[in-house]
Amino acid sequence: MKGILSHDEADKCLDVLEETYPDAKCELEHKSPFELLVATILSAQCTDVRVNKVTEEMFKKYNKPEDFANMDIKTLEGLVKECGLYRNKAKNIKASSNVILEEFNGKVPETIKDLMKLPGVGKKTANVVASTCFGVPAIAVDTHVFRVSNRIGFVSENNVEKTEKALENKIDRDRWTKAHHLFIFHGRRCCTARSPKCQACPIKDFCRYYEET
DNA sequence: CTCCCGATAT
DNA sequence: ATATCAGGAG
Repeated sequence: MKGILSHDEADKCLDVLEETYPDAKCELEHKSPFELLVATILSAQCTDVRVNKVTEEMFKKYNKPEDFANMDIKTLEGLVKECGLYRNKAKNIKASSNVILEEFNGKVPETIKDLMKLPGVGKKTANVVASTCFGVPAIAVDTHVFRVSNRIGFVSENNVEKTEKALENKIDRDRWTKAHHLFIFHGRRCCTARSPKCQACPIKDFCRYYEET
């Protein structure tokens, strides 16, 4: 039975994940910070495949804050409906577009603090945009990062806030953003929520959950 | 804590 | 049938 990984073991575990997923990166398709912001808002409780399918069509016509700020809300709801939670998401995309135009001179803010001033943007979405678009070191704890990091034993926390802090202490700052993408890739391809592929897992030697199964 | 929520995998 | 999917607000 393994316990919580030490800083050193965590580092070696990330090395293995990096070899396993050399192309780990943001999988939400986007051509600008604003497009990534919209895609990330849409990604709540929805697969990235579905989000990409919706945004590919939508961004052909609408891809700037000006396009969404005054859009008819029913029209926007129709565009994003397939992503689920569509009334909240449409309202937040429109409202955030207005705040960007009125408070941030039409440009997506670059700090986590400012990003969180946008309606519908919490810590996780702010971390994704800041780290992916603006090079701010951050570990966005989404459902995959939470499940994988706690299941393996990188950390042992019962909510996303504590998990983010614990991961920041466990991982060197210059690996934060990469680690975030590695956890997501591993969570999607191997360490899935239901019936994880433990026998084929490249980091089972590090994993306390594997010892239990 | 509950609510928002359609689409897919199991 | 139901768990899950790159969460956030009230």
